[in-house]
Amino acid sequence: MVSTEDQVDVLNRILALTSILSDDTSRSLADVGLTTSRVPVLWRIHLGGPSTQRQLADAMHVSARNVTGLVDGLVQTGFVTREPHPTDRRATQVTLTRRGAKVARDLEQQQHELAAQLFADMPTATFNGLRDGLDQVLARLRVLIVGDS
Amino acid sequence: MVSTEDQVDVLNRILALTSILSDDTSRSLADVGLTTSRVPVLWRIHLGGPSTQRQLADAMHVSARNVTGLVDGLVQTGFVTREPHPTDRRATQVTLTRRGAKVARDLEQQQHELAAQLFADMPTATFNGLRDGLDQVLARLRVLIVGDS
DNA sequence: TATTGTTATACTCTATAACTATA
DNA sequence: TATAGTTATAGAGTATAACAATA
Repeated sequence: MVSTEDQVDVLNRILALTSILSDDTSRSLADVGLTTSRVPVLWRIHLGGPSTQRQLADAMHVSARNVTGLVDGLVQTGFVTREPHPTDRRATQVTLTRRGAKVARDLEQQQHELAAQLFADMPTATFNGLRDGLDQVLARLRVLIVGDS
Repeated sequence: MVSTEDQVDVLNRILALTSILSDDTSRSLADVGLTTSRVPVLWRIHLGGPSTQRQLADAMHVSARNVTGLVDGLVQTGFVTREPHPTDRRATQVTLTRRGAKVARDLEQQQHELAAQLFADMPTATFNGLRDGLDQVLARLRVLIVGDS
C-alpha cells in the first residue's frame, strides 16, 4: 500500500512542476510580446481559423468583456486584426496577422522542443510509467471535477 | 525509442493536469474567501511563524509593493493582522488570526484529501512509475531553467 | 426579442519610483 | 547611508451591468 505521506509527496511534485512550467512559459512569452492570457486567443485562431469574439469567449469560458480586452491587446501588439464578419454585421472576425501566424507556429515548435528536452534519452519504461500514471490521475481528476459541477 | 508525437502528447497531459488543478484550487479557495496569490502568504506564516513583509517579499520573489497589497487584502478579509515588530520599529510582523490559522490547517487537510482521492487504490507499480517519471522531468526542467538564468 | 460587442465601473495582481520613518 | 513599508501611478486580467447596433 502507498502511504499518505508518499501520496502528498507526489501531489507536491505535480504542483512544483506546474509552478516551474508556468513561470518558464510566462518568461518565454514575454520575450515575444505575449502574455499567458492572450495566448489561448492566438492558439484558437491558429488551430481553427478566424473567429468571432463571441466564439472565443464561449470556448475560453470567459466574459465577452474580457475577450474585448484581450483582443484589444493583441491588436495593439500586432498579432491579430478585427475584420468585419462576412454575414453578421454585429460581429467581428478576429484574424491573425502574418506576424501572429508566424509566432503561433513558433510556439508550436517550441513546445515540441520542450517535450524533446524533457524526455530525451528517457528509458521507455520510465516514459510509459509516467504516461500511465498521468492518465490515471487525469481520469480521476475529471471524475472529481464533474462530480462537483 | 519514444516518438516525438508521444513526447508532445505526454507534455500536453502535464499541461492539462496543470490547468485542471489550478482551476479547481481557485474555485475551492474562492469558497473560503482566498485567492491563489494570497495563499502563499498564509502558507509561509502557517509554516514558519510571524513574518515581516520584507521576508515575505524575498521568499515569494515579488515586490514589496505587491506584498503590501496582498497583506491589505488578507487583513480586510480577516486572515492576518499587522503587529509591531518587537525590535525593529520600521518593520511590521504579519501574524495569523485564529481564523487564518484554522483555514491554513484546513487547506493542509484538503491537500491530503485531494492526494488520497487522486491516488486511492492506484496499483503501487503505477504510482511508483508516476513518481519516478515526475522526478526525472523535474530534474531535467531544473537543469533547463538554471541553464537559462 | 435576442445577440454581438462596447462603455462604464470595480476589484485583484503586478511593477517601478518617490517618499517617510527608522536603523 | 541603507532598509521597511507606504503612496503614487500604471498596466493586465477579470467580472457585472447598461447600452448601441444588428439579427
